[in-house]
Amino acid sequence: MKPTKSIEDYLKAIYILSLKEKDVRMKDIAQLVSVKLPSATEAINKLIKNGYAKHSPYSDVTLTKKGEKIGKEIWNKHQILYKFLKEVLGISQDKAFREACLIEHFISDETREKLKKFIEKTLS
Amino acid sequence: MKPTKSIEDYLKAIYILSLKEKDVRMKDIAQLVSVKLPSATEAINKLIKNGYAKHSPYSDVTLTKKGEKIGKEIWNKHQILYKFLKEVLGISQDKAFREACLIEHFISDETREKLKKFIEKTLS
DNA sequence: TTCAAAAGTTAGGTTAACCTAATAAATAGG
DNA sequence: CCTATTTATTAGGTTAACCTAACTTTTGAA
Repeated sequence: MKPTKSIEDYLKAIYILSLKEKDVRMKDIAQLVSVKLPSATEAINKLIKNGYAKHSPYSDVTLTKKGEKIGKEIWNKHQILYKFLKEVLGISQDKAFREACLIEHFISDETREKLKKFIEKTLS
Repeated sequence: MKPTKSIEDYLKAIYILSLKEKDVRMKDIAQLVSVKLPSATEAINKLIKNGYAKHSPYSDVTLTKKGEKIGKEIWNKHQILYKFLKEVLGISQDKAFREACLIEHFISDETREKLKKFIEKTLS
């Protein structure tokens, strides 16, 4: 039942877009995930089938509670990893961002929490 | 031309096995990578096609220079991540190992080096 | 208000990585 | 030295995630 890395990427993208824009469109999701539109359509249909999102054809996409929870979690892990890579290790913004995007799918909640506390302690 | 995560897993496995055993056998590779034998056969053929390994049917597997370099690199990244997770963050042995196995494919050489130096500094 | 451009979907195809079942080769114990 | 077991390969199939090309719906500018 655990969502795939790809599904997590879509949920994160939709979550981020929904923070900034009134309507989240297919086009924007595809762009943010770096895929073509048909791939986004297919992926969103999978999200819907699994109860992560709602969407009717040619309309905007919204997350369910369940979908939002995961999207938010991944984005949160991303931000913590980004901060660690950039501020603790001194990796450049761009590279830190890109690596955080890859690693975010693989750290446990425990690691996220411990890393968060560790960063706070280290940077104070 | 960058090897896939899966290819890296096989190269790492063969590298580790070659440190301990005279002959590296398909059976052992499959077991360490957690796949069935036919999957290992298929994967090793891909390694050969890409110049990472040598192998004749029903015989042992050896890495080329190129293959060994990558296997060793991944194992090195793994060990550094493992140490960070376990000794700096305080994650349990098992969990630290499992997470290191996932993350090892995604950190750059720069991050590996900076993380290594950071661990040394922190644990001293 | 219409119609061209933009956005979205559908159809059909590719690739990587895995699997099971069947087969072949190698090896080891009686 | 032969045959049962173990090891390895081949054949054929599945799934997830992507793609292009073709089609449909929506939108916005003249």
